[in-house]
Amino acid sequence: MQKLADKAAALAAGGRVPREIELGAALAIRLCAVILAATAREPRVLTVRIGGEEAAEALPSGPLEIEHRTLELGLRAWVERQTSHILGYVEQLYTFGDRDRLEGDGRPTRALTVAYLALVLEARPAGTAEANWQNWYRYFPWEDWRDGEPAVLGALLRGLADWARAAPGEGERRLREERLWLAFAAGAAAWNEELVLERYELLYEAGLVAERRRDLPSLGEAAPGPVFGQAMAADHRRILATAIGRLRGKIKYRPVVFELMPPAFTLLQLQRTVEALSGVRLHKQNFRRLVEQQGLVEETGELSLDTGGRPARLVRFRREVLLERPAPGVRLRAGRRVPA
Amino acid sequence: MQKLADKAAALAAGGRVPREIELGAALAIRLCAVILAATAREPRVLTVRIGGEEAAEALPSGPLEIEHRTLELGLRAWVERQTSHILGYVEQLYTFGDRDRLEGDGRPTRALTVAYLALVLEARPAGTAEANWQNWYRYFPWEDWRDGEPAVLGALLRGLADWARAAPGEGERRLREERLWLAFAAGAAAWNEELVLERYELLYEAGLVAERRRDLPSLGEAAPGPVFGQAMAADHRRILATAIGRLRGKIKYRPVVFELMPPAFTLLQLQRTVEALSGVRLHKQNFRRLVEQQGLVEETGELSLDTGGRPARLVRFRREVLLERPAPGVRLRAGRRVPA
DNA sequence: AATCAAAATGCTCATTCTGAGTATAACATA
DNA sequence: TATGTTATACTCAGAATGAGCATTTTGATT
Repeated sequence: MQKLADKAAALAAGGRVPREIELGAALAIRLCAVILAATAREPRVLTVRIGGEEAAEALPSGPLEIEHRTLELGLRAWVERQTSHILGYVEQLYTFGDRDRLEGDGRPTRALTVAYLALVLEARPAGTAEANWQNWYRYFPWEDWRDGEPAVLGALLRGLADWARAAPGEGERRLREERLWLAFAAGAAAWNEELVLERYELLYEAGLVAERRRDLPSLGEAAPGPVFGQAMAADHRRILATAIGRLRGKIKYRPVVFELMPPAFTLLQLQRTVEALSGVRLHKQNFRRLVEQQGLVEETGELSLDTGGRPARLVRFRREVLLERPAPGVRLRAGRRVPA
Repeated sequence: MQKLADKAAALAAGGRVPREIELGAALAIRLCAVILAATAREPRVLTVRIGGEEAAEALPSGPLEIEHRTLELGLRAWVERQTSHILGYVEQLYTFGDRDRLEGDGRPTRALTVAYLALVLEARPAGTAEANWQNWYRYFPWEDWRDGEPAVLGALLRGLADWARAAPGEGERRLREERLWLAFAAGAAAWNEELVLERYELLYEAGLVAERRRDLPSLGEAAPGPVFGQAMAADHRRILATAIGRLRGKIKYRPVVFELMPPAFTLLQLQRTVEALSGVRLHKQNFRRLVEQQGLVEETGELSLDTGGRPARLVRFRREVLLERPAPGVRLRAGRRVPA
C-alpha cells in the first residue's frame, strides 16, 4: 500500500517511473467508428478499403486531434466531415490497446484504438468502390439464425472441436470445451445472440479466421483447413464483433433500434429490423403486444400500402417513453424455429 | 465517402494529416483502477492520497508501460505489484479523454485515462494513512437509500431545481428539467439506482460538487451554496460514479457479487452485500427464492452461529451456473421502504 | 366474381414470474 | 422462561410470457 501511495504521489509531483510510455515513445492513438445502419432485412456496417495491393476491408478510423474537446466530439466531428453522416446515437465501445500492432513503418508500436459505436439512418448506398455499406453477416455468417441454423455452423463447430481436442493438457482441454459450450450453447439448444465477441475470439484462437493466420504466419501450414467469414484489416473484425454484441444487448433495454428506423414505419418493419440485428426470429403477435404495451410507438394516422397484404398502420417512435419507463427496450424472446 | 477513403488510405500508407496528435505532443496515458470490495453492510473503494499540501483523495492510477502485452494485463500487473491485491474480476470501464486536464507542469495537455473496474475480496484494512478503503457513499451520500430517503436529498434537489430554473432560455430549461426528472425520478417515485453517473454529471454541471468549482474557479462566487459529497482528485469521482453505475447494472445479469463474497457465506450476508452495492433494500424472502431457484449457490453443510438469531446455513457460489444459465444475475426488485 | 396468398390485427389460455405477506423454527440473552 | 433476532417455509393474487387460433383487409390469380 505504502509503495502505491508513494508512487502516486511521485507521479502527481511530476516524477516519473522507468519505462512509462513517455511523450515521444512509439505510440499512436486512433479513433475507430463502427457505423451501423439497417434496412428491414439487412444489418449494415460502413466499411472502407485500405492498403493498395492486398486491399483489406476496414472500419473507418481517424486520428485523435488535439483541438477536440472530448473523444466523442472528436469522433463526431471527424466522421461528419469525412462521411457527411450526422451521427445520432454514439457510444464508446472499448479501447483496444494491444502492443505489436504493426504500423506503416514496420516498427512494433503501441497502438491505442478507442472504438465507438454509431447508429445512423442509412443514406445513399455509397456509390464509390471505396466506402461501402456491407451486410455484416458477411463477416459473421454464423451469427444469422433467422432462417434456421446457419449453413457454416457444422464445419465451424467441427473445427472448434478439433481445436479443443488438440489442447495441450487435460485442464486446457476442459477449459476450451467449457468456453465452446458457453459460446455456442452446445450447438444450438439455447443460442445466445449476444456472445458475438466470445465466438469470434474462439475462432481466432482456433486459427479459423484469416486474421489469425495473418497475425501468426507460422500457423499457416500447421492448421490448413478452412477459415470462416470475410476477413478485415488489423483487428477490425474483433471491433465489429464487439459492436454487434453490444448492440444486440442494448436493444433489449434501451430503445436504440429507433435510431435506425425512418420517421414512420410499420410494426413489421420494426420487427424485421430487430430480427436483422439480433439474428433471430421473433413471435409476431407477442412482439407487437410488447411494443404497444410499453408505449414505444404512437399512430401517425397513415397507412402503408406496400405490405403485400392488408395495409399496415404507420407508427412513429414516442420519444416521451424515455421519460416514462426506466428501461424501455424491445425485449426479444425468440419465436420457434421458422418454417424456412 | 471518397474523402474518407482517401484519408484512410493515406494514413495506412504512413501519410499524416494536420493536427493529429503526434508522437511528441503533450499526451499522457494512464491506467486508472477502481478497486471495489464490500463487507456485508459497507461498499468499499480503495483510495490513495496524493498531492502534498491540499491532499486530495484519488483512485490509484499508474502509467501505461510499454512491455505490457495488453492494457488489462498491464493494469493487473501494476496493481498486483503496488497493492499486493490479486485482482479477480477486472473489466474495462471507460476511456476518458478530456483535453485540458492539467498535468503537473501546468501546461494544458491531453490526458487519456483508461479506467478499469476491479472486484476484490477486501484484504487487511490498509493500515497506512496513504491507501485506504473508504465507504463509497462518502462520495455519493445521495446514492444510499437503504434507510429511506437520504438526508441530503432535499437540499440537493433544491440546488438542482434552482439550476434548472436559471437556465438561459426556455429550451435549455426544459432540457434540464427533463434530465432531472429522469435521473432523480421526480424525487423518489421510481429511483433507478443505476443512474449514478447521470446524477453526478448533473451535480457537476450545476456547480454542486467541489470539483466543478475547482475546474471553473470563476464559478466560485457565482454559486456560493453548499456542495455535496467528498470531492476527489481530477475527475476521479466521475470515474468512480461510472464504476458504481456499471456494477449496479451488472449484478443484475451476471453473478459478479460473488467476487466480493468470502468462500462461504449466509444468504443474508449475500443480500446485505447486494443491498450495499445497489443502495436499496430488498425483500428477504423473495431474494432467497431467486438465489436458490437460479441455482446460484449450494450448501456447504455448515452453519453460521454469528447471526444473532437462528443459525443460518452457510452456502457457497456454484461456479457451474456459469455454464447453465445464460444470464445468472441477482435480480433485485426493491422491497418497500424500510421501517428505519 | 370467386378464390387465394400475405399480412395485419384481435383475442385466448396456460404457465411462469413477481411482489407482498403470514406463519413457524431456532438460536442468544435478560 | 420471556423476548428479541434471524432463518426458513409456504401462500396468494396479479403481471408478464410463450404459444396459438381466429378474423380482417389488401392485391393478385383463376
